[in-house]
Amino acid sequence: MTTIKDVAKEANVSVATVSRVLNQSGYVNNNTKKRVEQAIERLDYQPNSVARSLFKKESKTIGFIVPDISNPFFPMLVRAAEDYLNKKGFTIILCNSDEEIEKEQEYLNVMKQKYVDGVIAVSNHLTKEQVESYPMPIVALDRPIEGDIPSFSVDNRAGGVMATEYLKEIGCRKIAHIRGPEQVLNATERYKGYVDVVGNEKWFSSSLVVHGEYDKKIATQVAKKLLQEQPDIDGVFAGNDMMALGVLKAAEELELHVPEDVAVIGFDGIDLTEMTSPELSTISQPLFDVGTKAAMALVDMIQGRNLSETKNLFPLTLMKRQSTIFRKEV
Amino acid sequence: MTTIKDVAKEANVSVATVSRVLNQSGYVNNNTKKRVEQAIERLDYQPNSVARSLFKKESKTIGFIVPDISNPFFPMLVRAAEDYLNKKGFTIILCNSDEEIEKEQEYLNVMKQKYVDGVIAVSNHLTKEQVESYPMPIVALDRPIEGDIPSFSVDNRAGGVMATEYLKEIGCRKIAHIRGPEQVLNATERYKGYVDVVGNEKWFSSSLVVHGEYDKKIATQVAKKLLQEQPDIDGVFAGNDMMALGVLKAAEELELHVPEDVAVIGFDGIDLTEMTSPELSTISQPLFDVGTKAAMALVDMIQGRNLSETKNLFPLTLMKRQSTIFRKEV
DNA sequence: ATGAAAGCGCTAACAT
DNA sequence: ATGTTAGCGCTTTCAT
Repeated sequence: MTTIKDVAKEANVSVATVSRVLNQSGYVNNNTKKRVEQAIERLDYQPNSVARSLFKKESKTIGFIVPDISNPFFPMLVRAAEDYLNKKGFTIILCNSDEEIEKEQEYLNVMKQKYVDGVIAVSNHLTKEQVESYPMPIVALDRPIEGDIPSFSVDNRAGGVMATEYLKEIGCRKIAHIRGPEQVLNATERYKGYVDVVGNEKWFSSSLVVHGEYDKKIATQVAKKLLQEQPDIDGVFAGNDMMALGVLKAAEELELHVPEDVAVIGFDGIDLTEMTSPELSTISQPLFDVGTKAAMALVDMIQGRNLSETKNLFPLTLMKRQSTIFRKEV
Repeated sequence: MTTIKDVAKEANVSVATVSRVLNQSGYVNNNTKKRVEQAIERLDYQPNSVARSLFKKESKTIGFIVPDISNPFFPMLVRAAEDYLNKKGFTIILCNSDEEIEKEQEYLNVMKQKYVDGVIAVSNHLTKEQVESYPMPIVALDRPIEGDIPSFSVDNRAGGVMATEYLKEIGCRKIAHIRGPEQVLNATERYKGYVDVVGNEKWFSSSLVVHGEYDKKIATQVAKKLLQEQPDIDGVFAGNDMMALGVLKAAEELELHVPEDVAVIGFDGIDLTEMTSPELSTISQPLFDVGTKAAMALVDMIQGRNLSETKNLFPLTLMKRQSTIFRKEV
């Protein structure tokens, strides 16, 4: 591999001069500049980023921690961020945490040693203290962190309200909720939104809320049980789209028609929701936008700019699709 | 950040000694070793990987080039590789190429400068020469590269045969094929497998093959047109699962029943295929295994070991699901 | 068994 | 406008 020294020799200048033209810093005569550029060309020289990182204490890479990239909710977020970051000259390190606190810590540690310039994290465990003591900026995605750590997410409670109200609106008279994991804040918020709307209904009962763990298979099981035990349930708000798919499957197995017998709505708006039959109604997050904005903010922080907002809430959209849309006409 | 120097001072030894205990290399007295370890503990010292990389010309990171992580085919591959690599102390840089040759080159370049230790690539453009002249080992995923570049994929042609024969077996008498992009080798192989089986049928005609570009929307359109123009088509082999979903949608829009009116089978076996209704029959690839094995091989190469195989073909499994399974009884 | 010192490739004072 | 040099934090000869 050719180094800056080789180029200097080839162009008959010092390494400092080469570095200057490389970084467009300081003065350098136009002719020498040309000589250097030609030398670079001839030798096909490419600066060594590791050496540069060592000196500058930055690496032009950022870390992205997700629970599991094979969960359909995350790829779009990552893709969006990568798109922007790549344009800005950054490369991204992908970390799958499985929501395990130890893995997250380990990744953060390793990345610190690699001089990552910042990290984007989807995590429930990250604390204010931890983020603040981390040498590089961190922004939170999907799940906000206490304090004024920048975060990019949606108003999950409002989304829960939106979904549940919609079910009421289309005529559902007994609405169940398949909620996400206890430890996941947004799951609890969505649940709260549901309760906000139906908590005072005469038919409401805590038996209408079951745990689906954001998992399709589990949701299928619990939904099946629920729909069997309470056949008068005519609407289900699932805490995320995967679980909504589980409900669809449960309904199918029970030979219930969606939406005629039971209307189903999910949350997140992943691509999958358009691919099922019936297509799934959902509270849609602008995932690409969320990912992009988080990346933009992180770059701003890296470059020392101040953020105008720390808590960024993105708009939710009610997508009325087949799993609810015909309900009105029943 | 505390450095090796700080530790040396704290332990009253030279940096060389600290380095020795860090790397468990060379001789070091048991007592001094203990002193150093205590100093490391006290100062909470963590070696700087960038400095180490500069010297060792390795970074403990590997690059992973995929066309688009938001395409459901890829996350599992990446996840599998990351799992293994993380265990081995590597971190992964994710690159979205969009199948664009320029982006691939750019990523390879950037990663070279970052001293990545190797790369896993899903690419149609990579040539033998390019891979051989690259300073770090590269393995190919999903799409083999000419020469003896290690690759990890499936026998797509055999899979095409398998899918098509299965459709014949269950009684389909006019089978169409929605093929993937012309430039993608595996798409052509799958197409060939289809022709192998039905090319000599009296009903066969090139009009039964249409281009779906591995895209659900496009597949929906072309499938709809095809099924309208040739209503006697009673079986469709889609070149991948996304397009098979498109076919499902097309059938629905035409009010055709799957599998009664037309049987549908896909290819790849992504998770999505179990979530649709009807569930989608498919030729399933062992994606997790493919990703893992590719990562294992890459690590072997990085560590200078010889691979026993360069062309690794993984077994395909015919998944009989609702989109074909009842066909027999018709 | 331990230390001194060179060097990985680059950047940024500081000189000239 | 250009060159000299120290130093980023580490590893590894080479001495001792």
